[in-house]
Amino acid sequence: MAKGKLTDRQRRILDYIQDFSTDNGYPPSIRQIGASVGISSTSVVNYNLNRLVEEGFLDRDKNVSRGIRLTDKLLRATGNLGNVIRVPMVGRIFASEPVHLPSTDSPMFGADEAIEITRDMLSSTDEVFALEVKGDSMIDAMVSDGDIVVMKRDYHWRNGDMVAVWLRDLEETTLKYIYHEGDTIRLQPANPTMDPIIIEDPKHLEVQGKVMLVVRQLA
Amino acid sequence: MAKGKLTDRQRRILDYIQDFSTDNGYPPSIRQIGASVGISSTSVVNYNLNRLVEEGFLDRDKNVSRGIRLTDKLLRATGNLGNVIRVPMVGRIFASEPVHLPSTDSPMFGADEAIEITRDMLSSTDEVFALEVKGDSMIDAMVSDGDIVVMKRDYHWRNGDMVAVWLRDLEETTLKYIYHEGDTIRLQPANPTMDPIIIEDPKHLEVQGKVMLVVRQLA
DNA sequence: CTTGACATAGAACGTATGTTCCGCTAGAAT
DNA sequence: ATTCTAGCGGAACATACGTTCTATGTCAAG
Repeated sequence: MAKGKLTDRQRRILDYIQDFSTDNGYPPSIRQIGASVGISSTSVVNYNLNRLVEEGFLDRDKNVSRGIRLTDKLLRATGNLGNVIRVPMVGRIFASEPVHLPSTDSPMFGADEAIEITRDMLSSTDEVFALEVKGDSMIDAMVSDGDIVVMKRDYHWRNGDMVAVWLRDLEETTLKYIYHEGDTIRLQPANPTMDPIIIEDPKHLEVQGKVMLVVRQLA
Repeated sequence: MAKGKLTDRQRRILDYIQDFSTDNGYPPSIRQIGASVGISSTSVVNYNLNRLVEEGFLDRDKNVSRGIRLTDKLLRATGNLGNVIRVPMVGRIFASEPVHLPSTDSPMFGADEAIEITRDMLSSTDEVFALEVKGDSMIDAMVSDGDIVVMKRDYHWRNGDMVAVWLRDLEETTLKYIYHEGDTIRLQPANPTMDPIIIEDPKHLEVQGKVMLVVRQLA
């Protein structure tokens, strides 16, 4: 019952509700919906609205005029709500220590500090958190003191990703582009004038997260 | 008539409308407002609503249930609207040419391309535009190929601002921290390992804008 | 063919809701 | 004191709106 397909009419209804709401600041009435979609009968509109509720696109309140509300799910899909997401600021990052990862269980949203980012800046919004860069130790990654790096807790990576790695031997954290090359791993600085690090034994490094975004606020 | 002061009741009404709307996705009815604010008579609520319209805090639609809408003015004041601003992407920036500034008269919002930024990332939202960095010529500013710089068209600057300058002699654009030092101007690269440029004659440089934000999308 | 689920249409109904009118009070203006 | 206005309360009214019921047509399953 949950995953039925939407009819064309129902899609038009959703569109209309959304347009009307953003235009007027309140949702349309059943009769207005009918008029716009070309349904003469209020009961048919009512019927379709209830179907949309079952499908999870709408919420309705009984006996309330215009008691209709687009679901978060839908608003997110159309980008009209969750266009802004709050990314928790969970700490700092510097060369001399591994990245302090937020504990998995603790709700990341409990963090009192957070930065707001528009959704289209991030290709993924799961498991993301922000760190403030302290010191100039990341300049070879073209990241300076005070920058904010948004990371995703993700130990899988693909060639060309920029990752935060903890180098066990050197005992330092660094941000590098990472590449698999045969049996070795190449860590490439973002600064093209600098030389890569070649890691013979993957055991010597620990990928702590993928860098999704770097933000530098100047003025 | 425009600038009357709001009574306490009217303020509570505005608060309630806002809270109710965000909670329910649609505005409250007149009777709901009355109940929450402690007004037994619908006509009194109606009266106050009309006063709020006169003051410019509300819009109303006649004979429409819940036909009430908070003004942009109010939404902006409470920070519930414009949290996201669209910054027009007006071009690219590279060393070999001056910054291509958007023409002052043309509405910057006509730009079809734009990036969305949360308001709290920018200290100012006037006259801001975005440029994409092409090439590696800005690495001494810790800015890499593909980065997006958000600038403000502003020829006034203060010590420590990062600005885009066109160096007439060298015929190149560069991003530097700028400082007034007596009669000369010092342009300091963001990369602390690099040396500053000292400009003896201010005529030799042209400040084209202030860098407000640098964004780098990785994944 | 029959059945049943689904979608639609029209009409009637009940009520939630905005509108309007009349009356009252307190305070400022005349 | 009188007048005028802003603000409030109550009640009646008109209607915008959601709900419900009956009827019709379609189409795939039996």
